[in-house]
Order: sequence, then C-alpha cells, then structure tokens
Amino acid sequence: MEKAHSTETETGWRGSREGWLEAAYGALVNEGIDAVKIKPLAESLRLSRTSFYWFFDTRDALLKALADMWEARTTTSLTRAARDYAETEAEAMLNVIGCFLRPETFDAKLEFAMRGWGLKDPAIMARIVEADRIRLEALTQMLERWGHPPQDADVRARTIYLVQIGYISMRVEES
Amino acid sequence: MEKAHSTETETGWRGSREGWLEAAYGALVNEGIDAVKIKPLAESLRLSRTSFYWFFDTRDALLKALADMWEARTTTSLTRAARDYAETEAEAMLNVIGCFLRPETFDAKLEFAMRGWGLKDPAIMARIVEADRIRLEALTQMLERWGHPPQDADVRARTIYLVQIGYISMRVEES
DNA sequence: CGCGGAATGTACATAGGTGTCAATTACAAA
DNA sequence: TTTGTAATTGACACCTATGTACATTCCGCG
Repeated sequence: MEKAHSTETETGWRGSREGWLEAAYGALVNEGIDAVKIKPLAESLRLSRTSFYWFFDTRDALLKALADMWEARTTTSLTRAARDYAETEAEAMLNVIGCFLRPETFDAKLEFAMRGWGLKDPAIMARIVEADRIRLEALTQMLERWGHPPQDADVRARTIYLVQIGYISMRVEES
Repeated sequence: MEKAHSTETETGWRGSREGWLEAAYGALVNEGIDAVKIKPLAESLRLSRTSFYWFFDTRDALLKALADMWEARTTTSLTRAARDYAETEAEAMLNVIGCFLRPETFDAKLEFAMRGWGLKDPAIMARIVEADRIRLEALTQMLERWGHPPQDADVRARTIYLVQIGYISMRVEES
C-alpha cells in the first residue's frame, strides 16, 4: 500500500535532527512537556519510532535540546535588546518592549511551556530562576545607564518584567 | 509479612474521597496534571491502587473534582471580594488585592497549575477563559460603582488582573 | 557495479499506567 | 455472635511508553 505522505521535502530520506526537534517543540508548546514522547512524535512525522535514536541518544537528550532552544529564543535576544544602542531612553525602552512582543525575538509560547515544565523538573526550574535573574539584571543595567538610581532602576525593571510575564501567561489561550 | 506503616491515623480504615482529592491536589500543584495518576497516589496514601475506584468512578472524575475545587478556591472568593462593602474606593481596592494575596481566598499555586493543564486540555482552557472573563467583569463593575467611566474601569481592571497573573506565574518557584 | 555508511524498520524486553472483577477484610449495629 | 455493608485487595486484561539488538534499505561514490 502507498504511503500518502504528500508533504514537502519528498526526498525519500526524511528524518533529521531538526525535524524531530521541531516536532518536539510543537508538542511542548501546544500540549506541555509530557506530550513530548517518541512514539507519538514518530507517528506525526510518519517515521518509525526507533529511528529517533539515530539522531538522539535518549529522550532526555531531546528534552535538553528543547531547553537550550528556549534560552536561545528568549534570554539571548532580550539581553541583546537591552544592550542595543539607542538615541533616547524612550527608544531604548521600545527596543526592549519590541523584543518581548515580536515572536522571533521572544518566544512567549515556549516561555510559558517552560514554566509549566519547571513545575515538575527542579533542574528546569533552576534554569528559569537563573533566566529571570539574568533578564532582570539586563533591564536594570539598561535603566541605570539612562541615569536611574539603582533602587529606582530595580523597581522599574521588575515592573516591566512582571507585566510581560503576566501578559504571556494570559494570552496563551490563542493557539 | 508485616506492613511497616507506622504513620498517623492507624485506624486500619484509611481511605476517603477527601483523602484522594487532597493527594491529587498536591500532585497537581507540585508536579502538574500528568502527575495525577492513580498508582502513584495510591502509593503515597499507602493504599491499594484499586480502592480508589470505590470513591471515584474513573480518573476523569477525579480531574473534574480538581477543576471544581479550583473555581471554588479562586473565582468564587474573588467575585465576592469585589462585591464586598467598603467605605472608600481605597478600601474596596484593598479588599480585592488582599483576596489575591491571601492563600485561603485565592489559591495561586492551583491557579498556575490550572493554566498549565489548560495548555493541553481545551475543555479546561475554556473554563479558564471563562474565569478570566468573570473575574475581569467583577473588577470592572466594582470600579464603575466607584465612579470610573466604563473605559477607564476596563483598563484599570485589566491592569490589576494582569499584574496579579504575572505575579502568580513568577513566584511559583517557591514550593 | 558494488561497497559502505546513513537512515530506517522489526522484534523483543522492560516498565508503568488504567480499569474490571470476584474475593476478602474490618467495623457497627442488631 | 451474627450479619450487613463500607472499604480494601490481588489477579487479570489491556494499552502505551522507553530503549536495545539486529536486520534491512537507500544512496552516493570510487
């Protein structure tokens, strides 16, 4: 019987590390970390379950790759945006807010999913706490560069950051 | 061979609907909805796995009870606080903020866990969206009663609510 | 052509979860 | 003490997941 897979990249040889990772990403952001399972992923990719193990040693290796992807898609670009050159303080602020709002510089769905994951995995929670610290520090330093005294910079940074996290947690509803 | 269970309430007859529900609550808030499983719960309760089915028809019945518990421990008390009598607007506001902050009137850990659950269960997500709507409406109406025009009341209600949700999502770190 | 490795597949062992059923236990009231 | 019933249990059937071993296929390259 014919496989009716009429999707792109019809090269016959289909699997790839990126393919599995992307499928895992989709499962994580749409259904949570417990939906990242080899068998269901294999079915959605129309691949045999075991061919996964050619690209990754184990399921944990896949999860680690997801966590790394998260840092690259959130903390990295945010700290860069906080350091970016700006003519005025307002422009600097817009750099940061714009970074939070653009999906390509801050993956809000991934951020939310990670916090759910951290709930049950202390190692992940530790990375989240550290990310919070790094991001807050980047925001605080930006504000201090614009002349805000330390205490004021700290309060403003926390306010901005907290509102963003709240926003992320509330607008997850839309897939 | 002897069972070495030397714990409290050594009455021999231990199970109860509340006992299972409380254990399920603990698993939900500490590890997420996928940790709410009969077998592990039974072990933590030192009960046989199957005795669960005397109190609940199925696992789904337990999950439904958890969702009901959530509404009782969050939305219910919040809408009541928003309606409570107050001498001044500041007092009314403190009623609401105080409700958000006291664990016995707003179960923040449960709220957070529910949003993670809603990620993968559309029925739960629908209840969360509805809860958001109800709570926002309660806040808006309170502000309107204190003389804020509709648009102003709406913006202020959203601001208060969004900050609270952000706060909840950030402080989960502490068990 | 045919060789070698990249990529996939089949089969197996192991583990953990749900739910049913027919016994069995502990307790309280008669 | 008997008896009814509330609560518990172990054995069973079934499903889904991970990971390993080994065989197999496709493809490019000499």
